[in-house]
Amino acid sequence: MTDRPTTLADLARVCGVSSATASRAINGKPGVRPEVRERVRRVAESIGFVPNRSAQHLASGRSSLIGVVFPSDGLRSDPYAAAMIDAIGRAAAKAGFGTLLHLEAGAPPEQVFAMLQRSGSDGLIVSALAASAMWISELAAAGVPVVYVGRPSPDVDLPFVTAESFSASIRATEHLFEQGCRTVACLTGPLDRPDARDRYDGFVEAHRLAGLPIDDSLVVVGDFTAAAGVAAVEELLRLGVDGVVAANDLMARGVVSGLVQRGVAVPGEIAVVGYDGTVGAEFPPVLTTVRQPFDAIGERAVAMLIAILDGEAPGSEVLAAELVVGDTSVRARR
Amino acid sequence: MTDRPTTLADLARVCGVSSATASRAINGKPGVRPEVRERVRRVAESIGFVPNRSAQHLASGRSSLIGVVFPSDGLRSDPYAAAMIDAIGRAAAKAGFGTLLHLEAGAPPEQVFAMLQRSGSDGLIVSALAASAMWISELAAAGVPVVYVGRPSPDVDLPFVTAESFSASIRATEHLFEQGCRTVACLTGPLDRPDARDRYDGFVEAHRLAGLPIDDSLVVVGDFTAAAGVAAVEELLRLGVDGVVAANDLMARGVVSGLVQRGVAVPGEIAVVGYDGTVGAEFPPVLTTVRQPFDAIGERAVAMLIAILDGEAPGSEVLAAELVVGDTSVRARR
DNA sequence: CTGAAAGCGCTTACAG
DNA sequence: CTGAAAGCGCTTACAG
Repeated sequence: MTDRPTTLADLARVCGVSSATASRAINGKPGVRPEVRERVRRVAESIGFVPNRSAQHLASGRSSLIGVVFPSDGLRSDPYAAAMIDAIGRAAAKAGFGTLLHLEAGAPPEQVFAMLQRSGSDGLIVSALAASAMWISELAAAGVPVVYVGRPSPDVDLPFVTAESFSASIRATEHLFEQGCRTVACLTGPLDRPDARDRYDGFVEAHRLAGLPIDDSLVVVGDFTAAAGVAAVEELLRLGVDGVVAANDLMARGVVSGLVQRGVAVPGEIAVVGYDGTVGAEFPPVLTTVRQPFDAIGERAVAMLIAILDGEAPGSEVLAAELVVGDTSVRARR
Repeated sequence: MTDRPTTLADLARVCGVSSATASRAINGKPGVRPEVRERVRRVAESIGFVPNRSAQHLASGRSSLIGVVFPSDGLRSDPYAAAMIDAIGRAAAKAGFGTLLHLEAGAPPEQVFAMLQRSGSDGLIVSALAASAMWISELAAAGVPVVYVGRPSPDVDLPFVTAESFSASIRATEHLFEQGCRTVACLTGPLDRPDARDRYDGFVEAHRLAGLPIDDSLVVVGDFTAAAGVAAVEELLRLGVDGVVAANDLMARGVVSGLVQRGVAVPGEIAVVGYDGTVGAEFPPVLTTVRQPFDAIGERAVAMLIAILDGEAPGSEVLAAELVVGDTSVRARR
């Protein structure tokens, strides 16, 4: 990377040992006298020795790189993607891995496939929102370690880590009931997405538990975009609802903005709950939302990937998500 | 990456040529008979040959990896960072480079330094918002190609690409004057940030051009966060302003939300303009804002980095930014 | 136009 | 505990 970088050989020469010993000392491998190890490390530090990752990769087969696959537009438009990538990046760094960002950017599938193969990463952490599912499965079948973040479609048989959606959605819906809402609508994500489906199911279950009838017309299907939230407003007003459970914050914010724009009081006339808990939820009116444990998800995903690299077969994990009450749902009791 | 990947040697054997020839054919280097080149490429395709990046790196000294350095919290909280990273990632991919994401995450500087050195990337694209400035300069001095995105502090003598701030800010301020605003406040970013300073200077210049006096109390210093926008509301109301030019969308949105929350009409009583043009600006009330040319910035940054790799010394670039009028500023003329 | 050979900077059995 | 040596998969002068 610089003019003439210091190599392991340089380090070994200065220390008067073989590069084999220097390598073992640096990497904490057994079979080096403690005082030698100490000296090598000190010298390495002082002459600024930095191992060449590619050489390590070539020699050991491990690149210490994790590929992260997300839909490109997601990063640009959905704070969820940014938060998730941030969390994965931190967790990876903490575990000694670099993060290779793969944005799909609507590239033809073959290119995505080639890109992922070429990347030379030890494994992939893939967003359940990524479009390359079938290519990912092919890579996994070819031996590439893969962990999903978010729940992938049922036909994808790969480990994943996601936040609780079903019970969190029950909780969110019940919260609106508790606030006195009687006619609650559900603004869902695409229902072929398992996480979106779970949130919808939770909405239904909450009604069942409360002994309330469910009117199918109260289910509005969106696509996780703010625009979908805005677009749903008209329908919601026509339905005469007094509460809305949205499948993510972006749609929830769209609904709130659209309602306020029309002079409808939130939460006075219509209460709104979102899902994600990204920073965008934090400014006025603060969204009531279900906060995903981003950092925990990132850490578990990285840990699971490392487990796979170590030959284990980790199971999927569903992490708890917390309802955080903000301004958009709390109203005076009737 | 998979069980026993096909190597250049495999490819060469199948084609009945040496690996040297196979290498040249694959990489489009001169000195290969057209029909041979064609055949090698076809076979490579059919047997699914994918060159090993690390081996290429080791042999050629080029890793085809670009390191992207951003403050970690920025990615999670500011859509600007997400949009910029997305744009850089796309541009890099288009140019055949992978993207290594380096999030500072408040790591101690030595670690950042080591991380960047270890990364093995061919060069770095660094956000002007990154905290590692002095380490970056040290790396650059050591021969690492660096291009900044956003204008770095004046003591950083490295090429950058940024969007027009000064004239865009003049334009934004004049737009408020045209809407009938008479007392316009400026909600700035940290004034030691050149881009923030330029936006502030543009605000001042617009007043000078209009022959209006400037009242220093109309300048409120923020920190680019939505919270700063919300926090500024009280002060803005006390000042009795009828217009606000914010240094980014996050603060502008904070201001708008805070004002609406207090029942102040936007833009009726107070008009607001932001800066960035991220997707967050697009839902109601749609922010009037200055749209940064993210994709162009990403493309230029990547192109400049490649130029440096080719031994050139590209100059910095300032790209045009466009005022996009939304809902938060247009009001009936007096 | 083509190939044999050296070399990039590491790691890792294999001997000792 | 330590070292000499082979090898990871490419690229690139150097000959021909």
